[in-house]
Amino acid sequence: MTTTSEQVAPVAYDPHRYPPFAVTADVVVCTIWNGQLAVLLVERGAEPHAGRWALPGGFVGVDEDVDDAAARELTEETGLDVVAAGAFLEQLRTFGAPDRDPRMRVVSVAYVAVLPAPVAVHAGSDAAAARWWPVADLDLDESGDPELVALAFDHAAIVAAGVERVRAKLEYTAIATSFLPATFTLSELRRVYETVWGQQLDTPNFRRKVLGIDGLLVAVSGGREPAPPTVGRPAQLYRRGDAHALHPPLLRPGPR
Amino acid sequence: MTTTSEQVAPVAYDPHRYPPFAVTADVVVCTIWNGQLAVLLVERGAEPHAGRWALPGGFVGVDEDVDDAAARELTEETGLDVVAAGAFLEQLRTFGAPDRDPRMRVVSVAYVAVLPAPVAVHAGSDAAAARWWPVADLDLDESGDPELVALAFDHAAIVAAGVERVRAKLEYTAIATSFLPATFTLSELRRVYETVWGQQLDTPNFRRKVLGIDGLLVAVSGGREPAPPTVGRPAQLYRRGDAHALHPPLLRPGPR
DNA sequence: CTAATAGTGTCTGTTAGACATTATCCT
DNA sequence: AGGATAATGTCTAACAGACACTATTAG
Repeated sequence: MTTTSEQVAPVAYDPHRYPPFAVTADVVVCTIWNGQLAVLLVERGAEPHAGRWALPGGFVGVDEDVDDAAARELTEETGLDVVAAGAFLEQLRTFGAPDRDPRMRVVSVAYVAVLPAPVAVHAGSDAAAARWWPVADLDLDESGDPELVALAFDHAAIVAAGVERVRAKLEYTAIATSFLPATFTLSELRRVYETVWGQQLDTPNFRRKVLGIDGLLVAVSGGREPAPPTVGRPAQLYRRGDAHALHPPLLRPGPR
Repeated sequence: MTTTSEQVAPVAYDPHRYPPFAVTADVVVCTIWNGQLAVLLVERGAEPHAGRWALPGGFVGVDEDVDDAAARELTEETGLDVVAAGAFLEQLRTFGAPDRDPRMRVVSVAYVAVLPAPVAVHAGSDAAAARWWPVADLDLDESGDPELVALAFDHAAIVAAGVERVRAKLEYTAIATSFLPATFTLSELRRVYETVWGQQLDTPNFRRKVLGIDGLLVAVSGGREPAPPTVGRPAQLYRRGDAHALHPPLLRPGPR
């Protein structure tokens, strides 16, 4: 009984004669927090879903590019200049079920971001609080497990899709370096892979593979400022190279 | 005009107080046509961009899931039941630049589809014509080459993204079988890869790899109905197996 | 010295590309 | 037979995982 199957454009293009859609940009912001893969969530202060945790995001402005809206929301929530911080931000997928927001028809364009460190966060205008949540503590498959945190709207599915995207992108892009500061050691890089993938990697083999990827890493001379308290042989520092795509890819150890 | 009054929108959530967005679902429909990778385009009958070729698509209904809208548009344009035909259809990306349509603010959720054969197509309500275009004949990077066909709106970028998605997905999913009928030979499957990737593959090695992928292909007994005119040794027929993801992946020959 | 972390070397089974060879149909 | 296409077999270099070993620091 959908009467809208043939949406013929009228003669005049009065915008208000079209189905009233709202478009939001919501961002799955990832970082490594307390040694765990974590995402930034805000606690909703108003109905619906008041008190539940939701993705940071908001409405896209009338004359605003959707991509720009995502960058703006990320900046508002973290106070971080996305470009300057070398953060990763890309579109994930659009969620457009008609009943995903009980108030009105809202289409959500979801994004994934990766930040180099768990920056200080502050709640936005309509949020009661904001904090990092380890993804392991979230009820992403909506099992209803009371040990896990339930998310608002369909945000569990969005977070799940974002996390899977990041896991996959570690294999064939340089996204892992976005979890780290400008310079880092190979151990730190390996720990990013291990944390996000949730499995141990062989140190020497990781080293051989990652250094064999053309243009991924550049060794930098000198130590870190300030020199961190260290035990054992001091590590070589690297910064990311020009490569965005990884040739060859660094594949997850499979079930052989 | 349609209203959402039964949605009991509170005063604060009057849809018309929000920026008026229109949302469309546009589909990059791929097939192999005359031995070339081709996409379905419709000729625009009205301004703007009258006479130019554009992606099939249309407005999403007020109570319609965006994914459903894409499937509906695909069916309207091809007369094909997406599910029954075993066609592939998935979301590509959302294009949301504020000036991409001069009439009003339109956010386009783009999809990619793969059809098993170049089915007969017919123009929709607001299209002058519809036909398959080899992607090689389209000006996807907007070079302005007069030998190539220029596309309407930002549809060149959408087609380019869709084609690249299909090329990438051949590597790690069973999407290649969506270009073929229910049963097919290994040569036909190899020709899909060669056509989409635009490079020759070694026959024996392709065979070894593709048969080594767990659950991708199932040999079927008997010949084809009706038996096609054939020269040379008759080929074994296969149908697609249960596998959607390819383990191990079938990677494009790289520049070594 | 020992503990701890960083980095190197080596062995082995698997795999990818190249290509020669055999099989089975048609005319 | 001869042409055409399908299917199999083989060789080799590169690569992956496993893991033993060396290097450099702190205390």
